Amino acid sequence: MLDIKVLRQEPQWAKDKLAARGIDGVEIDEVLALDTQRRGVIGQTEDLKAKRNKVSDEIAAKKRAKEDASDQIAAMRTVGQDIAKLDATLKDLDDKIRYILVRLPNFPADGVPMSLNEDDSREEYKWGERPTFDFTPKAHYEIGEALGILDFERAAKVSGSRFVYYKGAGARLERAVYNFFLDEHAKEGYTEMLTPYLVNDDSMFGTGQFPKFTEDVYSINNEDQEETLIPTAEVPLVNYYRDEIIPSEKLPISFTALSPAFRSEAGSAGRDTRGLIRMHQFNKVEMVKFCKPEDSWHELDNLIHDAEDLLQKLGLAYHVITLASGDASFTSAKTNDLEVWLPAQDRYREISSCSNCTDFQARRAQIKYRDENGKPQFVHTLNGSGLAVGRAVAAILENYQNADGTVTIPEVLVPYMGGQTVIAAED
RNA sequence: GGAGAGUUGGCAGAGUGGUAAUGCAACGGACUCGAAAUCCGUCGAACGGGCUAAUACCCGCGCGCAGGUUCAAAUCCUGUACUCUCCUCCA
Repeated sequence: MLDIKVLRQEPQWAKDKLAARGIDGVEIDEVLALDTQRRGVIGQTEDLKAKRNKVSDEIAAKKRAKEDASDQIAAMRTVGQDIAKLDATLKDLDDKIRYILVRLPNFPADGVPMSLNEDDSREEYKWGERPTFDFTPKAHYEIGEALGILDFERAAKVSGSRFVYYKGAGARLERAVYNFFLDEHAKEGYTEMLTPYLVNDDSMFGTGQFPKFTEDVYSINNEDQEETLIPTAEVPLVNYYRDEIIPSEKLPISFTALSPAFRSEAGSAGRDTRGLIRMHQFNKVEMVKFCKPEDSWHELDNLIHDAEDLLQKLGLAYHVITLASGDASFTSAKTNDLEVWLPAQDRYREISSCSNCTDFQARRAQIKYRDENGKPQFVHTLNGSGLAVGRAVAAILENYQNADGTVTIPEVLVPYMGGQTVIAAED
């Protein structure tokens, strides 16, 4: 959530920033007009409340002295009615302001390409050698199905499209990959977490998915209680400290967690219909950081580095891009995507998204620390995939495929595969 | 699933209609070469508004949350969330 004070004090700056995210300036004008009204009403109602408090003291004093106070009581009855009326107006204004405010995205940070077109995302650098093949490389789903380690058909029977069974060495490979990721993050000082996979609406609001993106997730209604399947471990990890003041000496805090991520993929019908790229349920190792505002840009670099390190150790070619303002997620001030090379698609595909959310989530989720003056301030939150596991498996299958249809296991994963160095057809 | 108890400031803990005791912690000062102890004083989260150079001052709000009754609610009423205990069930 944005600080309305910033909108109030720097309206033109805010409009320019949000225009690059597709927000109409009319909304800003509207929220500022409501804010002006609101402050006017607050002044009136608080004056009346001050008066009521004062007279109530007098009434109390008279009652104690066994004197008659019926005049004041009668007068206060009217005041009470006026207050009730003004408070109702105020609540209405608050609701209207909040409705707009919670739907405004974060301001893009300096240095972010200011464009609504995702093609204006900027490539920062490339790493690694793309593999060359003396045969036509197959897509990972073809390889996986041929080896009998991925089964999309039976998953479709049991669950529907965009689900998969990993089988045998495939399941083992998935496990090898995420164990490798978690172990590497542990070495970098991340605290490993296992989180709830069902969260409440307050949590979904805190990380910015609600109220705007309810159609992207799976929600479960039980009686009058609503829970949502997490679309990313970012939700339970960031909300871990919701409504808390973190002791400043604990910062920065780094969490990592493996979890399934559940996404409805509404609106992406027809895109990436085959393979592991776009699933309703996929595994992801997530990294989340909480830090002081002055450290967040440095921590974003650390986050990107920690994600890159995994790809480098796996020997997978990738590049790093800075997303254009219009393409970054709702909560993000700046997002750097890591895109891994997929030979069969002959292009880079997102495998990690690292974002600095500045104080945007912290304000929603009320996550603070005490500054040197002891005053509570919002922390900055960051999140990044480290990495998407299914897409990593897809990348391994495609980049490490051999002419005979087998797949070589990347060296760092061999210990995690119990010494197995090659996946060949099993059945 | 059933029954009961609870939720008050950083922590502990009073307060059953008149507007949040007290203790600890914290902060300032005194004493001291310095510290501890002691003494004196200050301080009650977070938030909103006003006035500002201001973290000063004034006001509102504030006793899990949301409503209601009342001139007035931590206190009474209704709903709800969570925690604990016992029973039941259970991986």
